Amino acid sequence: MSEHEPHILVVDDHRDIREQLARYLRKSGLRASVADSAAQARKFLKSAAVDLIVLDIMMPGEDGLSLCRSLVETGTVPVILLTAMAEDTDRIVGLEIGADDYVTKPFNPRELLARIRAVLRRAALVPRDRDPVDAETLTFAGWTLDVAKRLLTGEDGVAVPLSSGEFQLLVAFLKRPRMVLSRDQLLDLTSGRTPGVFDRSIDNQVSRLRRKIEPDPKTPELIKTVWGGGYTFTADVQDTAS
Amino acid sequence: MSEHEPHILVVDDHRDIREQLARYLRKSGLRASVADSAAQARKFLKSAAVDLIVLDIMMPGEDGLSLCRSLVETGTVPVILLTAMAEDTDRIVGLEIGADDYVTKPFNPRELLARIRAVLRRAALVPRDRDPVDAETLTFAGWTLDVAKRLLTGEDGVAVPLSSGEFQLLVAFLKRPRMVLSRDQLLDLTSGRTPGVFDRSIDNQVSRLRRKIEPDPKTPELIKTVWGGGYTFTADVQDTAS
DNA sequence: TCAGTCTGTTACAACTCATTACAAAGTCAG
DNA sequence: CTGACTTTGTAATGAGTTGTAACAGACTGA
Repeated sequence: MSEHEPHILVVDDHRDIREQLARYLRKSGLRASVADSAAQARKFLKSAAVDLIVLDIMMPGEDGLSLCRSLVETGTVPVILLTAMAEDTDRIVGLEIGADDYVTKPFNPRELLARIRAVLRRAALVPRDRDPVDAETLTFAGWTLDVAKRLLTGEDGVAVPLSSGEFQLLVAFLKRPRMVLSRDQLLDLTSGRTPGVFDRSIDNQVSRLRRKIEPDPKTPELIKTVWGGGYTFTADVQDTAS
Repeated sequence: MSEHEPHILVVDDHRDIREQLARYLRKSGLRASVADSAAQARKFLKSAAVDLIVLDIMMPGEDGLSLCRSLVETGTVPVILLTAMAEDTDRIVGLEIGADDYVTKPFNPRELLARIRAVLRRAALVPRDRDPVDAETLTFAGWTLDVAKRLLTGEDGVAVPLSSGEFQLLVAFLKRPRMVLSRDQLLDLTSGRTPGVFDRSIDNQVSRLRRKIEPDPKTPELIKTVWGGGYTFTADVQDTAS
């Protein structure tokens, strides 16, 4: 329902495989589309935003490797390759390293889903368009963040000190405005940890950060909660590399 | 992308392999350059700073082993060898020559990346002395450190004496700017000791060093604390061999 | 509406760090 | 060899940071 669910394109010439996989992905909360050939996939990609492609290698017409190669060259969409068991494996492993991952057929759909999630997670963590890491200052909603000094300054010139965790969390948000970040993603971004069972540490950091940067912490304007999804940073961010 | 990401040089005569590997490395957050022969690699190394070389053994012209041998002799850059066949003779020769690791083709790019990271981690602890002994001068943030005389001079020309421990700590930082060094690593680098149970000695040395080189020791600009991680030196360092 | 789930916040304990003080070890001139 | 001086590790203290638990309130879907 939400258009913010990741959109997966499944490309395979076997109808059964692609339909069942698409169904499984939808059942798992992802959006899924299908294409039966490289040509159809190319056409589809021109009109729709796709977050990840699951691509069979062996197909009549233009084969998967070829499509993969050109996708990787443009570098906009992560790719997971499906390879027949013994046959192409060596070729894949040795040559087609532009793909983000590969899975050998017959595959366990749960494992494939896990790999899809892993790749999406990695992709979300690596912003594609620009890399504000080098930017000296980030400004948003009247605030100015000096990245080098880890210092946040308000419009009135008052400096607000940020703890290490708060700073990293804020930078994670500023690098990805308007992107919904799950708690797991944020945890990985801020401390590289994997979440424990009951982990509310991100909630706490968000709460502490909101107290510092929100005009009225009771009604958050900058860091908004996405119920059941995570958090989003909703202000415009300017990065000025001075 | 930050120019402080590790820089990898991929040397292989097969265009597909080196280009795709380079792309994969870049996607993984590293900088990557390519060379199609030992000769081109040598040329490249003269003009660019490279942190690690991935080197194919079997190449027309001067082969990989030969290049590897001379690289190891100068001892400046770690090397990972790519061997076409998993023959024991190749492995033994490669490692005896002093390569840091080797990977057999066809290789799994993820595994290769893991090995690259491992070697870089190890290499971080072994300083690359561009100039082995004499007459090295390191400058940073207005300070000038005469390595031979162990003397630190400020912009105003005032000399600040450093104790042995302070000097070693400072050098350890200066050789690895922007790299987070744990207390254990710093302890190893400065005195070669392994940490005791409750070891705050590094904290102390850092504190003493900060008092000498930081404009305002209360808000450190040069040596920054990484909470839960260690310390980082964050200024640009120029290494002038005089 | 209502039960179940998810979130915000507080409180607290555990942990990390900076600095001071001090004692042990090392250095060096006389 | 001796005694002053320097250097350095250990301890202790206090401040700051972070994760976990707990609970109340908000949200969702039936």
